[in-house]
Amino acid sequence: MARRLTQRGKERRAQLLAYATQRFAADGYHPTSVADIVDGLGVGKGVFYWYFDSKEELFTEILRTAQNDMRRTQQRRIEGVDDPVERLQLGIRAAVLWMADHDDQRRLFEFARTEGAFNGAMKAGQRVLVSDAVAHLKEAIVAGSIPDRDPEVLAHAILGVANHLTRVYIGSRKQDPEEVADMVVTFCMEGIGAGR
Amino acid sequence: MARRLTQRGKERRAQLLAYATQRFAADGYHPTSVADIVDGLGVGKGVFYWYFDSKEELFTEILRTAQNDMRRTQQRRIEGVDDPVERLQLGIRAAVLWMADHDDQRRLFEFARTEGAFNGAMKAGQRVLVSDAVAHLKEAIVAGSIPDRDPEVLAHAILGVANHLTRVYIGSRKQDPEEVADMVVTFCMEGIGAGR
DNA sequence: ACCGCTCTTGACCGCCCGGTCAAGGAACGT
DNA sequence: ACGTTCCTTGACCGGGCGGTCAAGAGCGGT
Repeated sequence: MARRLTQRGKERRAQLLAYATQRFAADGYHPTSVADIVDGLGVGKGVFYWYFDSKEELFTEILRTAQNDMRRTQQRRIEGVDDPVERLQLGIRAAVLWMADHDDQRRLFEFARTEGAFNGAMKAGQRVLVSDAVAHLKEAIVAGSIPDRDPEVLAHAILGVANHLTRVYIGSRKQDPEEVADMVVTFCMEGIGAGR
Repeated sequence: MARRLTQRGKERRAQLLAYATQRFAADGYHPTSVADIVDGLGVGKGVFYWYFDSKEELFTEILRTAQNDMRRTQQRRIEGVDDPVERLQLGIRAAVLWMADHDDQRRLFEFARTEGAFNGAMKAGQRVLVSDAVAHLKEAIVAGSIPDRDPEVLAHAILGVANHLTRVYIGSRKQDPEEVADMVVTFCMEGIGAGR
């Protein structure tokens, strides 16, 4: 869209993003209409189309922002740590904790993976996560901390465990995120053969 | 619906189920209209509503059938095997292989989890899978084959690995299902602490 | 030949969807 | 005070949606 926005404008835009995220997560992307969003906010329809070209653009914007935020959080948590296995653990914990704090976005990711129009962006985002993890795994293999297995497979397996356990134990039951992170780390460390 | 169907009727119904499954998997549930389905089959719209009450009912029927089919396949592959760890491995392999053979259904499962209207049925189906796995895990723990950890967590972790690796390596890349099953089993056996 | 049930047609219905736009209000620099 | 740009309104549009139904075709039993 690329419009020049005043402070007020930026706030409106953020408000639309936040409310739409919530509604999409609660009711689904397709079942939530643009009218639902603007009515829920008590504004006219034109407001929506002042800030976004389309419903689809809004959604991809939500996804983009969330992906960046998660990655940044993860990177920040890892920086300065030398041991690759420790970096892996911290990265896993950071991801689980981020998802716990952003359950709406987590659900949106799940949906986005199922729809052709958004799947591409999701795959790209995932590729980044995987390649981060792969780097740590390769280092750990070279250092002899873990057995030599295909690091990409291991990375994907870790992602599967993290996503699934988070969905079940945080998304559905309201279990303590730290404990869930422990579960994920424990299983994955064994899975990659880091158990000594 | 519960209608008395002739042989011809049963075939039509099956045809609708099969074609709708394909279209839903390819384009998504919401983007695929009832008109798309009947037009693609070259029949009138009334045909659809002769066999199903609604689009939603058709979809839940697809899910129901697929869940049952998967579970049966898994159970058949396991029966008669005594060792719980072996049963677990066979169950995992059967699940991965079934998903490889039913990629459309697998995708529909993923979508169904993201939409409130279908999430209930998905949770129920998953609970069955988990409780099967939990039974084997408990047995293995009692027998001392694996360390004593929360079997439900382990079961969910296994499910996460199986679903995710299947999606990536079979759904996207068209890798050999047997090899993917190996990956899943290897990671999960380590993850639960078997094989030492 | 006829009946009765199963199955099919496709025009039609009301609704709501995403998106547009002319008009006007609010904020601000000058 | 004025002009300009930013923002908001909400009626409106064309079209597609899920779903209905009167009419009739196909077909097996008698």
